Amino acid sequence: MSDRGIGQSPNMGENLLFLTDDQLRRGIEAMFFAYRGFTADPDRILDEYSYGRAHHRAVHFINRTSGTTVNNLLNILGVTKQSLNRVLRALIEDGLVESRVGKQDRRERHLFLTQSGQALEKELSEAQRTRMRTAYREAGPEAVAGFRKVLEEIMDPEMRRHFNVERETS
Amino acid sequence: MSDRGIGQSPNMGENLLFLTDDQLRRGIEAMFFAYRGFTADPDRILDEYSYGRAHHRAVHFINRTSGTTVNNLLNILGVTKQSLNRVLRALIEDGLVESRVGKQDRRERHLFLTQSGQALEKELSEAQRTRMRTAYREAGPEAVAGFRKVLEEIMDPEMRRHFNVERETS
DNA sequence: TTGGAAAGTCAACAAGGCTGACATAAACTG
DNA sequence: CAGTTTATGTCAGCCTTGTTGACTTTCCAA
Repeated sequence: MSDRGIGQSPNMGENLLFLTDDQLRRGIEAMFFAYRGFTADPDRILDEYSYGRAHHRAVHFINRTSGTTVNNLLNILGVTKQSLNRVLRALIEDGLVESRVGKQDRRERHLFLTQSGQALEKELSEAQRTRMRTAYREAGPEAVAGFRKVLEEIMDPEMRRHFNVERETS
Repeated sequence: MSDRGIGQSPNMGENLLFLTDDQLRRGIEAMFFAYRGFTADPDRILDEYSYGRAHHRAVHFINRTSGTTVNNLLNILGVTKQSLNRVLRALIEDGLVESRVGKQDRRERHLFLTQSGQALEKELSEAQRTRMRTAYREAGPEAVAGFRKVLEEIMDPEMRRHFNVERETS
């Protein structure tokens, strides 16, 4: 069907067979199907609490970067403040997230998980980690290294920055 | 913070360091950030046509499995028929998809991309493949093998079935 | 001929994106 | 100090894409 774009020779110096359109299509579909599995377990839990994926993401990153500001979270999540605010308001009202006025800059709000917030985070991340752990174990350490390497290459450079940020506990 | 759940010994017989909670968290975030990059290029193109990701998915799988029935597509995509139908109706009205009554079973509709449908599919998949190709090339064939292996393990078993179905051109 | 499967449709609803406009408080700057 | 900028929050309205439930038409198969 479509041309390969890397020449026709059936066996070039380097073996580039892993770059054929069909291999790429397989990778694309793998991402699609795997992402569904990746979110399936947390989704089931979130349903019980009448929360959605957006809440999960907020809770995850507030846990990872405790004390983060709203603006920082906005950059990580890549949504509008109105969208994030809707989620954050629910989490704060429900007592899962605490918002503290900044000490140096009193315009900023720093976000923390409360005890119940931490409990939910643990429930969600345990479920997700369990699936990942099984997958990692089945695939083995070398596959995992490749997995992470390719995913990092797929990211937008700006996201790669967030990905590689040290876990702050400011 | 959270316990490892696999013991404390800093170096066990097998090296299981790749299964620590922190490594798993890194994998989880890699999936999150990478999926954003993965969809970013097609999303930009879809915007121009006033379509969304749902249309992309339909077009992709109709292209992959030309002549597929609605029911089969429903199983692959994992959405309700009402949800799929909305998308399919738009694509058919816009002349990107053709729906033909089945020959053996006249209740079934078989779905095909028209010429314009194929053109859109190519535009979308070229953009997505370009990113994947770059990522693959940077990461190298071994990393790619690991990438695919882990993704396949993350999938639900039923999705893995769809993933491994041969490309039919019925 | 009758039951059930495949498909399509209508209606209503929810989550979670978005834009635009506006408000407030606090920091910064000339 | 006055004016501007930044961080946050909020209201209103819109869109896409998912959901459930009810109902119809067509048609295969027992």
